[in-house]
Amino acid sequence: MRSSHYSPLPEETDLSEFKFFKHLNDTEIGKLNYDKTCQNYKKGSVVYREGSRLTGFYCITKGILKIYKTGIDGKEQIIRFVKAGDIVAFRSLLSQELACTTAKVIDDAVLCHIPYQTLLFLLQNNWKFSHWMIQILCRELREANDYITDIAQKTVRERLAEVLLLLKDSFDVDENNILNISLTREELANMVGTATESVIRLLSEFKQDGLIELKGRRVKFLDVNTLRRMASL
Amino acid sequence: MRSSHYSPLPEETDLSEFKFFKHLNDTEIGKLNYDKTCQNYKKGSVVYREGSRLTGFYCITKGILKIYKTGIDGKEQIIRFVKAGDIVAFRSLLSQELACTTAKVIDDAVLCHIPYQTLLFLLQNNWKFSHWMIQILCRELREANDYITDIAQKTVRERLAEVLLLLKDSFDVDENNILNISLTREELANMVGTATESVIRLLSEFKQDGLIELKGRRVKFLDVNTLRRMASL
DNA sequence: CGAACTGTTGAGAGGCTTCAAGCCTAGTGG
DNA sequence: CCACTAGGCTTGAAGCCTCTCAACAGTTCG
Repeated sequence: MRSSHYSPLPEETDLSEFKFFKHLNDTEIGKLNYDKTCQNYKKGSVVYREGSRLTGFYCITKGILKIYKTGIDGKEQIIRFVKAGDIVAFRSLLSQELACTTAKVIDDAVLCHIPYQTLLFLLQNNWKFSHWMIQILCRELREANDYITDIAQKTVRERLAEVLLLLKDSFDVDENNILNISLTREELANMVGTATESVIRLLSEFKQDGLIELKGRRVKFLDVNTLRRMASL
Repeated sequence: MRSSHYSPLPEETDLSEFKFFKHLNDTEIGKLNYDKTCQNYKKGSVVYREGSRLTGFYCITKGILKIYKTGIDGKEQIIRFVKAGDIVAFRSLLSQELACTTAKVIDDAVLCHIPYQTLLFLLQNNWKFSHWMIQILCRELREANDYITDIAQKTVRERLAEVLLLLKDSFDVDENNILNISLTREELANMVGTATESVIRLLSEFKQDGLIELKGRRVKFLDVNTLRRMASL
């Protein structure tokens, strides 16, 4: 179940709209398109695994992946979810370390692989691009620091509320206020850093308190303000 | 108590040994020295505060600082301790955000301030240097991700053991195996993300188990291997 | 239809926090 | 030089939050 046998459609592999590449000129975008290799990935397939050597980074043009680390006795800690328009694997690539996370597809995806050398060439020859890269890294580092403070000081209840709001920001809601990403209770737990049962109990508390509505994996937001207060944001 | 009135001695402000600057040539090091402003800071003084606008970054040539965020109801979460040879504040500076941490001196220090423009100039004109910068950021990002997994999945006991080992790595021990940094119980707690009383209880457990010896704030390592096992490393 | 996975609920245990009280130590001022 | 004070350190008790284990219902998919 590594990937489908059919190549993605050309319109599914357009990189020019990626914010990440906003400082590249047409020639550079051309080089990118020439060097890229795009592929379909079915739900459940692993794009790269913790400890593996990376040959390039990936641009997501369709679908959703989860990025996680494997902790004590195999329990996975989800670092983040990524979607179309996001970039993955550049961190380990640029520090020339082995991948420290695993990327698994949770919604059928199309990914474009860009070789390390291409990235290095662009960074070296386009100051605006490398400056942008630096800024992105710095911002991610702040987010990581924020998250450390959160997870160290907040209760599980606060963290769950926060994760729900975070997902709302990243994946948005549809016209009925229903979250546009469908996660198992276990995945939520692995993001919050708690037990599945705790997530279940807290979600039904949130429901009883009229903060959310639940239909299977669908989460509908009813009272975002109280949720925000509950997350101590 | 912002700083002493005396200027630091010239030999206390040498930047050429900083690993961070290893890719700069003599001219560039010269520019650095020309642009820098060095100052003594007494224990307890704050170098920059969360939410403030930064005008440059700091090179620590002497002393120790703690870098922390202020979380729920004022509880501080220590992100890391830094010492001579380390650089601080470049993260917020480069992403052009307000400082997201506070830096407080816990051992009399000498710091050199380098203006933002100088950093930007060096990054823009020296690809090796900006590549090195990118690699440093990527490595820190991995460390932050590792720490998130730790803190989310480990017990307080495991985290305390890990923090002790981490301090041992960063600050080393003297000839008697005594840790070269002196922290209050509260500071340890703020690093682990727990209550002061919990740290006290666990430290005396470690002592009873023959892992460490305690004399006030001095921590002596007796059995690093068991400590490592205890930290699940 | 059955197997495997996901979700739910209950009970019990234990880790950690909080509050409260007292001790110790270093530094200050008379 | 000593008493005093403030801040750090320690210990105990109580209680809550969260985890774990276990049993079972519901769902999905071959």
